Parts: sequence; C-alpha cells; structure tokens
Amino acid sequence: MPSATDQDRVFAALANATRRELLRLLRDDGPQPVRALAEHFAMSRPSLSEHLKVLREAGLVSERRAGRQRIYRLEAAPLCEVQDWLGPYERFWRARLASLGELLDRIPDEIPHAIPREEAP
Amino acid sequence: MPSATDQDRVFAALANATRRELLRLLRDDGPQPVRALAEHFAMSRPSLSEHLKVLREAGLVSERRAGRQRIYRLEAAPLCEVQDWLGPYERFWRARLASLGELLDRIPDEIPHAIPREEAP
DNA sequence: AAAATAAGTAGGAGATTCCCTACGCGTCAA
DNA sequence: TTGACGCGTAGGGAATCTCCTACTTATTTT
Repeated sequence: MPSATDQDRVFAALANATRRELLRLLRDDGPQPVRALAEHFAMSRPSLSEHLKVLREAGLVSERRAGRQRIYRLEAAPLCEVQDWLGPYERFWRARLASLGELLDRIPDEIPHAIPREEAP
Repeated sequence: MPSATDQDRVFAALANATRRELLRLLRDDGPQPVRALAEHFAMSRPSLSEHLKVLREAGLVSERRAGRQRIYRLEAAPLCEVQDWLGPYERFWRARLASLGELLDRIPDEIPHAIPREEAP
C-alpha cells in the first residue's frame, strides 16, 4: 500500500544531513567517485553507498562508470520540483515577514509601554 | 546521538503525503480545528493528531486553543528556509533546462534524420 | 595469473515511523 | 452534575531507516 511517490522519495532523501552534505559536495566540487566523497565523512563506505542509492532512487544524483570507479553527479531537476511545490506557500512567509517588519518598526515607540514597571504599593 | 537538526525535522515532516496535504488544507482553507481537517482523510483522528504533532515540532504549524477545539494554523517560516537552502542549486536546474531548451529547438530539423526510415531492399 | 583497488550487496542490530485501539483530560450542554 | 464532545497520549505491531561488518563483483596493476 505505501508505494512512495516521487515527492515522498525526494523529501525523504533530503531529510538526512549526510545526504544533504553529499549533494552539497557534488554541487560545490563537481562530479566525483565515491572514494572522494567518502573522505568527508566518519561513516563507513558501504553506508555511504547506501545513502547514494537513496539519492539515486530519488533522481537527485546520477552515476557514470569510469573504469572501476563510479562517478556521481548532481541532478537538480527534483529540486526544481521542490521549488515549484513551495510556490503557493511563498505569499505566507512574505506576509509574515512584512508584519514582522511592521512590528520592528513600532518597537522604538512601544517598548517603554510594552513591559510596564510595577508600582510600589 | 543523532539529535535531529531543525532542517532534518522540516524535511522529514514534508516527506509524507498526509502531512503535505494538511499543510495544503491550512494554506487553502485557512486555520481550522482538527475535526475539520480530519474529514479529508480516511485515517483515524489520533493518527492525524500525531501528524500534526510532527508538523508542530518542525515549526510548520501553530496551535491556538479555543474552547475545546484547537485551531491549527500554517506557519510558513520553515518553508522560507527550505527555499533559501534551494538557492545554491538553482543554477544547476537552470543550466539543465537551458540545454533541454536547445535540444527542443533542434528537434524540428533533426527529427527526419533521428529515426531514419528503413529502405526496401 | 595473482594481488590490489573501487564499489556494491547481504544480513543484522537498534531506533524510528506510521498506523491502530483504548483511555485520560478539559470544556461545554442538559 | 452528568454526559457528550474535541483532542491528546499510551502502548503496541509491522515496516522502514541507518548504521555496522563481512563478502562479492568488476577492473586495473604487477
């Protein structure tokens, strides 16, 4: 029954700091073999291989064989879909930031009254 | 040891279709009590309560008591942070879409050669 | 051909997820 | 005050996640 959707797989893949760091490395340092990626983690290499598998199945990375290495490469298309998913929510945080702005604007005047000192009896 | 970060909690909260649908309902229909939300799901109400708890702990919803109801409300700030996180990846899918665009531009000319008809012998 | 290298797979332990039913707590209505 | 209502929490079961240590497979080097 619980056949995960594409979106489930993408968000689940992103819900782990190790996998997000893998994506960052592939983004900042370009395509790399597993060995090079593994140097940045305390984790065992097989565990890292499984993280890469999760990213692969979410479509977030692709793999190319080169001799006995496998070069992993960032695939950003699913992230584009995440951004599309965020779209309809955007106006909500814009509204919230706007009212925070107003609040901050009012503070200089209102602070003296916001926390009134107690009077001695 | 693996104390989840804020970002872990947000992505994990989003990695479930029920919770994403809850967010959509709060976005499209505004703040609501649990009962109203529950009408849209086949799931038991206590299970839904736990999904709301996950969303609460990710900061994606807030709760206000009104009599014996609890009104849930969308809090979009963490989604704003997701968008910020996406920022550095944006150029990757733009690059990819651009080259897809080029490809599509070439198709009208190349299709006749792309799948050549077999000649009769 | 044998050894070394790169990386995936098997299998398992412990934690977490996601669903359920049963129950407890506070609030409103008779 | 008694009962009904709205919601959360407890506890449990099945599945999944995340890590590990072997082990296998494929390729390159000696």
